[in-house]
Amino acid sequence: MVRTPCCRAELGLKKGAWTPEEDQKLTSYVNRHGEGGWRTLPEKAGLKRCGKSCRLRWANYLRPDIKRGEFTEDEELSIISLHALHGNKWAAIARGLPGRTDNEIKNYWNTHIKKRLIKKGVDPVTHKNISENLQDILEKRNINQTIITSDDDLDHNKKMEKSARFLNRVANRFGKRINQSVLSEIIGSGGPHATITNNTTTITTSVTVDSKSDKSTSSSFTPTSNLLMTANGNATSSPSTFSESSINDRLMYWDKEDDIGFSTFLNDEDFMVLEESCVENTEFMKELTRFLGEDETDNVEMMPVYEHQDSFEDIDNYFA
DNA sequence: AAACTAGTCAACCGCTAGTCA
DNA sequence: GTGACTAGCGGTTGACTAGTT
Repeated sequence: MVRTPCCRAELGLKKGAWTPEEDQKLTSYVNRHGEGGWRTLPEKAGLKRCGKSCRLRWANYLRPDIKRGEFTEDEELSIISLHALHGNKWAAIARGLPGRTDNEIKNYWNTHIKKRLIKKGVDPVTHKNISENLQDILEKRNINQTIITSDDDLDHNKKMEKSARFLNRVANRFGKRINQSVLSEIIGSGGPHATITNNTTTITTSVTVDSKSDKSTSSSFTPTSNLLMTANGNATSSPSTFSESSINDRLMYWDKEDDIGFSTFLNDEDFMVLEESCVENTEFMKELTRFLGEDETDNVEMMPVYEHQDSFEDIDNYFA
């Protein structure tokens, strides 16, 4: 079926902000003839707009029952609870708030409520506490680790190494926007907090962040943990800085004795702090979360991390 | 004072579902 | 069953504004 375009520029239809004159024409027409018939309305009302634009203008701005101004606390609470129920079904949410439009609620959600929820540690998608979400993932991961048989270990280690290598690159690529003072706190306050129980070897972790282009307040930071390793795998004499890394650095979060990935380097609490500090770095956080959850999880359609190469080009393609 | 950045929100776009001939 | 059309929805864009450098 060929759809006729709604707004045809070649017909000289106007786009953009509405003028008071246009508003007046639309309002008086709808008041006289009622809503509906949007396709033919513009011509009848003497407007050089497409019907869709007229409907939207009426529904979101000119309708007499529209309530304008700040959202009240009650309205905000209603939006949150309705969002928990309906998700991003803005029209459904709007039906629960007389006088408010779906567009207005959607904008208010994206610019105010979402940020506030994240600040409070609540996931705006699931409405769960972020720590609960993480706990679910970590628990799943721990269960998965316990069911790995010794026959699988070699293969698993290879995958983990590739995963860690990939994540290292990802972290170098995207992690530079992490608030590094927070990361420094985590690393410096006692190093890794491994939760893996299938191996008793001491955990050591290499951490490097390229901070050359970091715009945060700290351009480099000093870890205090003596568990850190240099790029060649030797333990450093702390303190050392994280500002010297390059794309040729070895793994960022990998321990070659215990195939520890990025996630096991942080305990839940620290992970939350890290997550809070870089909530706007969604791609990086998504990748982290994916890495935590996907290894042996069923129903994951995306290509596993360990199947990716570790060049920047491949990483960019992966995120494209 | 000018340039830049970030936040806000009205309007647009692409798509789907429903209706009717 | 098919095609044309309308209404409505959710995601995205871009103009505008306020704040910051």
